[in-house]
Amino acid sequence: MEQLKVKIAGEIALSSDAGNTMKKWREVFGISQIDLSEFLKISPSTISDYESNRRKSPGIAVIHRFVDAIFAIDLKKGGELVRRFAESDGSQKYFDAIDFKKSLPAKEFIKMIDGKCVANAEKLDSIDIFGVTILDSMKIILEMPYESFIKVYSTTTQRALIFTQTAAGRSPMVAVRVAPIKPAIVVMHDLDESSVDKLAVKIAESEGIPLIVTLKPIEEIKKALKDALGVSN
Amino acid sequence: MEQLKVKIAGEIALSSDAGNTMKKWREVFGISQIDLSEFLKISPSTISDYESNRRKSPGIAVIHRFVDAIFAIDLKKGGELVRRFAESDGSQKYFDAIDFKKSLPAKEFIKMIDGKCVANAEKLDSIDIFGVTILDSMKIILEMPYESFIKVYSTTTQRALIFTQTAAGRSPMVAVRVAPIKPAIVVMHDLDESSVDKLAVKIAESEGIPLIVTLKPIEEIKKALKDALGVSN
DNA sequence: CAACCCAATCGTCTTTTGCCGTATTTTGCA
DNA sequence: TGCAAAATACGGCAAAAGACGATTGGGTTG
Repeated sequence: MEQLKVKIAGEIALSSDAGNTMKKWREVFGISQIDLSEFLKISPSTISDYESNRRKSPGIAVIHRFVDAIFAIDLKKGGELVRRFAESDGSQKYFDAIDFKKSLPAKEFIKMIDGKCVANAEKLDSIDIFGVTILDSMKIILEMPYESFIKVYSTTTQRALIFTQTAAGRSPMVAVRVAPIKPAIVVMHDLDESSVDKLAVKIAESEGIPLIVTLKPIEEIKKALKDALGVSN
Repeated sequence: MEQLKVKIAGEIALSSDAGNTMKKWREVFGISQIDLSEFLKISPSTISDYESNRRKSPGIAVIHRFVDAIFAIDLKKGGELVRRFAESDGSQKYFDAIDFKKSLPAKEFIKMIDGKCVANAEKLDSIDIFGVTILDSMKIILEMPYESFIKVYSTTTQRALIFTQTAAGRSPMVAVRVAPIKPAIVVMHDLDESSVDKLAVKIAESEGIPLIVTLKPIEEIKKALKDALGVSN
C-alpha cells in the first residue's frame, strides 16, 4: 500500500500533465472534487485549479496530502480500491493475449462470450477484431507505465480488451481514457448491465468505444475463443 | 528505468525529509552538488538549500528536473548505476540470512571470510556478531522503504551485512547511513582495499561501523559460515 | 599551511504557489 | 427540459518557492 502511494506520487511528479494524472487517480478512486476538497479542508475550485494545471509545479506537500487523502477516503468507504490493489499484487502474469487467424465481426465475438453491450452498440456493425487481450484490472493500473500499453496490443490494435477483477469497471475505463492507444472494444468481466459504473459508460461513450459486459467464466471464454479461431501465445 | 525514476520521485514526494531523500539519491549516484548544479544550470547553494529543507515543499518541476538530471549525469559517465539497477531487477530473492548458534568475535568472522578491514579497525575487538545477512546492493536500495530494513536483521541487530553486486561500495553505504537501524559490521563483497569508494569509507567512519572488504567467492563464504556455526533459514 | 574542493548558511530578490470567493459552465437526471 | 450537482474559470492576495551570491567551515592534498 505504501508502495502504491509512492508509485502514484512518482507518477504525478514525473508526469508531463500532472493535473490530468491527479484527476485520473481521483477518478480511479471514485472520489468527487467536492468530497476531496472537504476532506482536505480546501475549496473545490482549488482542486480544479490543480487538475487543470493552473499551478504548473505543485509542491510535494500538495502531492503528499493528495495521495494520503484518496487513500484515506477510500478507507473510509470500506477500503474497496486499496484492498483490490493489494490483492492483485502477486506475481502471476497479468495479461493473456489471443490472436485470431482471421478477423471476427464484433457481434459474433459478443455472442461467443455471452456479452451484452452497454455503450455504443450502434458502432458494433462496423467493427472487426483480430484478437483479444485479457487483463487484470488492478495490475494494469498499477503496472502500466503509459507507453507499455503498446505491449497489450500484440500484433494489432484492432483488439478487444477483457478486464477481469474489476468492481464496477470504473478504474480500468479511466485507464483506457488516459492511455495513448485505444482498443476497438472493451469488455468488463463478471459484471452485468445493472452493476456497471456510470462513469465507465460515460467514458466509453465519449471515446466511442463499445463497452460489453459478460458473466461467462473466464476460462470458458478463453477456451471458446481459442478453439474457434485462436492462435494463443 | 522509467520505473525507477517514478520510484525515486515518489519516494522524495512522500518523504518526511525530502531534502535528505534527494541527498541520498544524489550520493547513491555519486554526484557532487557542484556537478549537479552545473548540469541543472543553477547555483550549488540552491542544491544545498533543497537538501537542507530550506524549501519545505519543492515543486514537482524541481523533482522532475532532479530525477532526470541524476540519470542523465550517470549516463554521461557511462550509465554505471542505471545499468546496475536494471540488472538487479529480476525476481530472485535478494537477501539471505544466516543466524549463528553462538556469538562470534568480529576478528574471527573476518578471518573466516578472508576479509580486510578498511575502516574503524580499532572497534573490532569489542564486537561480537550473531549472524550475517547477504544482500544484493542494488535491490536493497531499490526495494527497501526505510522501515523494512528491520527484516534484514532477522533475530538480532548484532549482525554483519554483506553487500554483493556493488561497484565500489558507495551506494549501499549511503543506504546504511540513511537507514534507521545500523548493522554491527558492513562487508563489501568482491572489492579490495584499493577499489573501495572513499565516501563509503568516510560514512563508515562517521557511523562508527567497521567496514570490511573481501574477494572470497560468496558461495564459499556461505558454506564456511554455515558449516562452522550456522543455522540458516 | 596554503590551496582547493565540497557542502552549508543566509540575506535578498522576483516569481509562483496555494488558497479563497465568486461567477460561469458543464453534466446528470427527474 | 429544466434544475441541482459537479466541475471550471479567474481575480486577488499572503506566503513560499526558486534562485543568486557572498561567506563560512570542514577535509584532503600538493
